[in-house]
Amino acid sequence: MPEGHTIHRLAGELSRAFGGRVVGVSSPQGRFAAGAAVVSGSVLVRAEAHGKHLFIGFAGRRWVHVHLGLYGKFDVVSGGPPAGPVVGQVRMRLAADDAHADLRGPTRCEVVGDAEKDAVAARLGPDPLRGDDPGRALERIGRSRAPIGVLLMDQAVVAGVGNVYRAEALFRAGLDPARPGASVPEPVVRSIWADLVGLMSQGVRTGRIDTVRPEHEPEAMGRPPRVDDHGGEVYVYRRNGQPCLVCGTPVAAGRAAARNLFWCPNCQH
DNA sequence: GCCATATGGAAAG
DNA sequence: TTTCCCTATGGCA
Repeated sequence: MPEGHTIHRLAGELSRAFGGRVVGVSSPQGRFAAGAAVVSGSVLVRAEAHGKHLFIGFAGRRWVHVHLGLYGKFDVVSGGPPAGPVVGQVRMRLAADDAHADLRGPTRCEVVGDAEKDAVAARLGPDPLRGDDPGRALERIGRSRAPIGVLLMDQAVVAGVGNVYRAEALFRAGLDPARPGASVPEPVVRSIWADLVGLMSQGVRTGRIDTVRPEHEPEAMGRPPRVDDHGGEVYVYRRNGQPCLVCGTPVAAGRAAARNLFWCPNCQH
């Protein structure tokens, strides 16, 4: 599901599966029919990710701009498209001889040109997964009274961080999400950036979010392994009420900027 | 069947 | 700050 690592991973999958090939583009659901017709039958050059935005580049300098939103999915499957009825609401289907990909529930799926693509990228902050310099993010955070937990999720500050990485990076840094950005020493913000680069890069490789250090794995702590319904091992995300993996204090939950927020009130200050 | 929920973001008020 | 959009899923009548 869609934080920046998912989108960067998708860009790689799409580039490998379809890059350099003529691709059929359709909209079984119909809502992207006009856009699909524009690019269908042209060569898919490559796909790029900027934060949580995916751009699928076709010959002729046209891009399909996709944003998965909260529950969009984009499944890339080897083998041509299956015969028979399409299952569910497929906004866009990419099809080649040996691969197909189905997009469902995106918040955005549109054909754009270079200028619109550049405009989207320009309003994003540096992206830990693009090797960007964090300078602009450090400045924004360093002079902001907004909570660090809100700033990390602001795509204009840091691109690609979502609710899971936000919660986990702050836990790993021992920082209370409510701390004003300006109160966090710059070296600490730098270390959070470096941590995000490592965590999110691993997420691209594995396709899941794992943030628990080996010494805190349940097995290492003498507890039974934990079954996690979103597929990764995390310290605090959606573990409210359960004991902190480090100190045992119940994990707290709240809302910040209309999103769920989780933290350990004992470990994070 | 109905309702709540979800790793997001933009628009409306 | 609230509302709305996009889709699938699991819990509960």
